[in-house]
Amino acid sequence: MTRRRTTLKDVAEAVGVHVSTVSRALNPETRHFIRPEVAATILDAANRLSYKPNAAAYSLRTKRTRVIGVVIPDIANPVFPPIIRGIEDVLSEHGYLAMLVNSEPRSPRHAAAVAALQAHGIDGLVMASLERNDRTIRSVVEDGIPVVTVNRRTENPDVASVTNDEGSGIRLILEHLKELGHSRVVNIAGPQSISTGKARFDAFERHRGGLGFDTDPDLVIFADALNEAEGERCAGIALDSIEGFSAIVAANDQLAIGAVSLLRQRGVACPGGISVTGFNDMPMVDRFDPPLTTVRVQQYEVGRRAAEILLGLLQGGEPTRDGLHVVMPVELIVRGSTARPAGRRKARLATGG
Amino acid sequence: MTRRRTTLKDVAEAVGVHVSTVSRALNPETRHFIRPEVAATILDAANRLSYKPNAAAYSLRTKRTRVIGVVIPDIANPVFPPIIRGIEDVLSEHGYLAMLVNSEPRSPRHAAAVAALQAHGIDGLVMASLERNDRTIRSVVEDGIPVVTVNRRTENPDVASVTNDEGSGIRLILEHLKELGHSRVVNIAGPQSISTGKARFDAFERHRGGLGFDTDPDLVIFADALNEAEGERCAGIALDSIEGFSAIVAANDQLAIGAVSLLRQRGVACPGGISVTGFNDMPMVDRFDPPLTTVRVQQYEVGRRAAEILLGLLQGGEPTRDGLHVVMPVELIVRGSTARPAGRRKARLATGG
DNA sequence: CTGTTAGCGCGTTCAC
DNA sequence: GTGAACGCGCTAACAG
Repeated sequence: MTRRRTTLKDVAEAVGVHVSTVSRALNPETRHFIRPEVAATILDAANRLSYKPNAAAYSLRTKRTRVIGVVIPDIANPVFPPIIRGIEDVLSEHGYLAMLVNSEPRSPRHAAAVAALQAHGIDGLVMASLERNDRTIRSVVEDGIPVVTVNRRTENPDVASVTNDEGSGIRLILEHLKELGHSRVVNIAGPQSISTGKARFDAFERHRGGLGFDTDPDLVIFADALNEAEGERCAGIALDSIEGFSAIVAANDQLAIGAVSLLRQRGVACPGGISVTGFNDMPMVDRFDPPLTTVRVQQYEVGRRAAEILLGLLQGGEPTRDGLHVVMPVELIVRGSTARPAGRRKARLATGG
Repeated sequence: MTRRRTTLKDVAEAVGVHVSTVSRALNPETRHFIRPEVAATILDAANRLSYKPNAAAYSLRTKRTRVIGVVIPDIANPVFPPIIRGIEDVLSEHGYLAMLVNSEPRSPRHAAAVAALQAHGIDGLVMASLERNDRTIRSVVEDGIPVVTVNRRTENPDVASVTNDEGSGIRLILEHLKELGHSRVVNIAGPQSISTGKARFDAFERHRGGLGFDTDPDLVIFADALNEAEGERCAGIALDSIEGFSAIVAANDQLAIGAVSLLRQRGVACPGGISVTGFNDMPMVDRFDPPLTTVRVQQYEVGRRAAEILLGLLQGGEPTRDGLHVVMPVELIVRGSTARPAGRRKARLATGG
């Protein structure tokens, strides 16, 4: 039986007052207009009839849905769940619900997915799925809907963001490799259309010279996507066409895992033969073989901050200026996938070829 | 500028027809009522003004939101993302949106989370987060909202479900261990309040005798949760108090990973000293050290089926009877965490103590 | 085929 | 303090 849900009117009739009186009594903001005893009776009746406000009517009237859209490129990527939890935790504390949608920036469904969110009516949007010059976001911003990007950011400085300190992360990695004695390292860089890909690649370029690494441009290989298959492919190219390197700095953990996997297939030990580093410190990478040396980002906290900024935008209206772009600190996590280079035989040979 | 969104009325005025004509022209179901040329003009104008239907008004009028609630116990658990994708893929094909919420069955927030979904108005619910005698689901069912459970099921046979063939999975595992020569295996069973925990434990009990394994009841240890920490704890208990076993059958992959981890801490080789098996074949377990022998469930497909059943319920209204409970076939995946038992020294000793 | 009318449930004026 | 009236944007009945 699909029983009709009890409405304000039902409660009003039960108590013997007018609908608007019930409305006021139920709203904490306007409750003080109502005589306490009446308010109590109303609250009691509402409870007894298990009254649940009708969100559709509320939205239609107030233009607010209390729903925040969250767009993630790939929920199967272990980096995102902690971020999502962070977002959800903050939102639910404030009576908001998260509407989660998977969709990669380039996919045909992407615009449709965001449009579906807009059509459904969302008060704000958290975007993890975007490219540097994203067009989809524009349509949302133009509708006057507050947007915060997480992990990545747009070139548009007006769009709020919470990102990680990519530059420091790459520097920490390089310093670590330097200390171990490496001098010739390959970079499997991410797609340059994505802010993290570009930021990490830029940092690699910026720091490797200063730290005394070989600055050969051929040491950089660009991945077309941030997944394991691309990691394998790029590592294969490195093995086939680059001489004398002793370490691979991958733009993220998935690329790194792919690289490790390929090394094993080719019979190259890691870290014995070649060291590999990742970025993100995804859950579980500490249990891999070998456990991955990587950069830890504060995933959960990133999610929380993004949600907090969005709530601020929702309330204040005025962007809190310097709070618009938050950059979270990162931390180097040294595990088993990095070690001293083995003898450096190949490196010597390389100078000859 | 928060520009007012264009409404049916705006389009109507632009074209010079009545609102309801526009409404009919825009709805594919009723478009045939309208003269084609007029319909074309309307569609064109709607497009030009970038008209987006107001979901709140639609819902208020039709009592349907085109939103499906999806409740997951832990989005960080890699088992769920593929399921979620399956659900989303099917839903979006049919114009529905998924509203995802994390919440564990026992947590204080659980009832609140489900209530929030109900309050927001959902047309249906997919629940992965539930116990066998779940109370939260009742309230949803009583509201007349169709519910399908995934992975787990309720004791209530009226609630549709899509689950995996737990019994066969455990049997395949035991047969595999038998073939390797094991005869005394420990079961780290999941919480019996959850259907999968009970089904897998029951299957273990049912099959181990028939296959010639020791049927000592002390060989079963019950975990309080399905996570790695519990896996470690239970494996520790096994090592400390059970003599002569050569393998551990864990109720799921996370427990298995925890068990492997503890074995390593205690200096016991896996699979050299003790074999370990999981259940689910989570992403990445093939990259662990050692790669996990486990039972593969069709996560993505499970999600799809659940969504399809829900859509059926939404349309037909009548539960399609035998389609109410779907059990998906499973597959044994043999990897590196299982091997022949080593010598069976301890097993002999055990008979003496 | 198209216009008219009514009302979904709620918040918000404005009166009293 | 409380009631009355209105309208948010849309669809569904009923006319024509």
